[in-house]
Amino acid sequence: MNKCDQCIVRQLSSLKALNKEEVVKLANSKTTHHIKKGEAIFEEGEVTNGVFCVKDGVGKLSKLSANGKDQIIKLVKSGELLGQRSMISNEPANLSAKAVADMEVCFIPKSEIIHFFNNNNQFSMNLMQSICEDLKESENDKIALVQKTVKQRLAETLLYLHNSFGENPDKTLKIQLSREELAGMIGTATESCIRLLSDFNKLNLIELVGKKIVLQDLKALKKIAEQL
Amino acid sequence: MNKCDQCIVRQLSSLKALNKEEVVKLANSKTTHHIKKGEAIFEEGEVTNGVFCVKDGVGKLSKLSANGKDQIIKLVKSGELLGQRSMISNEPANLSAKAVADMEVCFIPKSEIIHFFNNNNQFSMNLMQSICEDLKESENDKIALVQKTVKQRLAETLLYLHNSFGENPDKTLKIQLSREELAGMIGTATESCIRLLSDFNKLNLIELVGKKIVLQDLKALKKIAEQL
DNA sequence: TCGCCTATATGATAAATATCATATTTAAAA
DNA sequence: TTTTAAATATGATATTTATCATATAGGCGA
Repeated sequence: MNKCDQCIVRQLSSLKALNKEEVVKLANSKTTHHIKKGEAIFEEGEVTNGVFCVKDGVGKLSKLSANGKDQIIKLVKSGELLGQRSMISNEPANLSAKAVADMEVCFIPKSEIIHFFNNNNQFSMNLMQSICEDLKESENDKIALVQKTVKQRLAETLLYLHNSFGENPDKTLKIQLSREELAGMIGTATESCIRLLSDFNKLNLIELVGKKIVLQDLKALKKIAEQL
Repeated sequence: MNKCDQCIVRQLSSLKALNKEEVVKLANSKTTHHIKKGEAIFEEGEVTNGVFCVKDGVGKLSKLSANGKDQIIKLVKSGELLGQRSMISNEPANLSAKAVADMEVCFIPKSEIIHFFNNNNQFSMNLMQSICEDLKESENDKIALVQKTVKQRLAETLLYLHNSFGENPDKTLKIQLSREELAGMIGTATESCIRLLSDFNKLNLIELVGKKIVLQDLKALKKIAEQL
């Protein structure tokens, strides 16, 4: 029994379609890396020539704007793959990938992925569906950016973080983003984000515990996120 | 020699990977449809169970917001496929598809596409790359929505329409969108869009010929689209 | 061709959000 | 612990954009 077989990525991602033989092949070609919070896995424009499995931790895919703001396109958590899009498009990375919390990732060379893609229909279908999921997400985000206010998007994003990453024993959100990062996710200025968090706090929708956030009234937040 | 073989979609889309035998199979299973400007090919929430080849005309993928505004996610022109994402995700359509100009489309049942996907590696790779292209586009759009002003996005969109659809002999843009549709593409209110077109007109960047638009100063438009 | 409906246009104003300035708090380093 | 830099917070203001009102023009059927 080799390491990849028990790995969470193998259980959750497209890789779950691989058979024993393919997993052995995978285990022999992968390389493992530890990334500290704040460090980059790859930068915009870099040629990666493979994908990264996120074994542990959380990463963000983002793009730096001309005025220095970092727009976060997507968070990636353990069990997910990173860099699939660029690899398949044969292009340098369009976004940077950085660790939001300490990460353990494995790099799988492109040649392996292509081999699996060509020889395992279930794997190729899984990979395809995962990219389709990203596309749907992205299109819905686009719609939200145009049709919802910053307040609505903040409520929506807080609920998303709660749903996807859960809470600590003290009820604070498990994933800890800076206000700047949170602003980058909802697409607004850091000050606007802080101000609205402060408003939510005053309305007892959330509680601010230092830099951490507790969601106190999920129902009300949901209502704000969805209201016309 | 059957019809599909010479079709523009067969030449431009993922379908170019199909061999003779597969094209015959395709030709026997497809059905052809004519869609008039303004009519829908499918509506949000509908289960399509296949993809549409756009043989002629232009379509828009859009989502109606609660306040009645129609946000355009993507334009689709002849040679492209429509509805791939929903089909692969096994979901009802997330967006509506409507004709912006009279269209001729062919419907290909899901079973055919899946068959090609499982038996033709080049086809599955092409399909995957096309969806990756959509994803990249969508992510870039998201970034533009946050990092660019309405003016910049209008300039960008006008250049895109010029690039992708070209111009008539009288220099007007070949694709004719209403101001409302154009606003839906850049994600702004119709009045704001009209106002900015009027500004561009006064600055001689464009010329408004009735409802049609002539791009007069591509360089200046490009500068606006890219400026900080 | 005329009248009518809709699309386009423009002005006035309101609302949302960004920006700049400056406290205040937090956490890390000395 | 003390010091210091960075993150968070909040006020004042400017800018962008939406909304509402109304005018004008274009196209289409009678």
